[in-house]
Amino acid sequence: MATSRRNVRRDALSHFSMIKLERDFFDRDTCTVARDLLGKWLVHHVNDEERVGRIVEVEAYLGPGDLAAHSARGPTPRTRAMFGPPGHAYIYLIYGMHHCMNIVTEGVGSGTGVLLRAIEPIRNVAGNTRGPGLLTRAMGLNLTHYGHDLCSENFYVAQPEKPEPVTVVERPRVGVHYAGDWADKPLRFYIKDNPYISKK
DNA sequence: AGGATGATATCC
DNA sequence: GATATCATCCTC
Repeated sequence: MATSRRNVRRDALSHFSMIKLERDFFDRDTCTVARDLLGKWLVHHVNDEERVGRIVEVEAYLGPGDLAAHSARGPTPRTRAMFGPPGHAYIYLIYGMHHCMNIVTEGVGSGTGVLLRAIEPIRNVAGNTRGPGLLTRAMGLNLTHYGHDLCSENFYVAQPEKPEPVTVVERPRVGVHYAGDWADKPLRFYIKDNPYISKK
């Protein structure tokens, strides 16, 4: 995938060097994107503060046909973003209290995406980040970010200049017992032995 | 083990 | 319009 020189940033705001991911990173097979997101940095600028979290746990949702996916029964007002172009945020409110963030993958109409379940604090991230609702709270994300393009200036995913090697663990997804055969498929991925995983 | 808390999907 | 459900988190 293309990583152009203009996307290498070393400015005053981020004293870490990183390479911003471009849209073609997300326009690939969803499980591949999910795995490749492990170890990447989620970056969100809140006022003059740059919040950075290292993605350590994700889940893949494979679109209509995946009975655990919100997109299982086609587009609705809520899931509209999942059927849009890759590299955008699908964020929803759950249990009336918590927000969960997905990154849309593959082409327009796929209904696929990757749920971010846990991050490791890197910079300006306070509080518990071990869980999808806690992650969004710590990163300052909510429904105002619904459909936000991650190929943007203030909200994006980047590869650190010197990424640590990761070993990927596969497990069934969390909280999708209702999804029949799809509940058992190993579509949850996390970094082995990372202390910020949401649960065993 | 159970409560919080509100949008959404799916029924009538 | 009513209601069951929810890709969760916290406290007991």
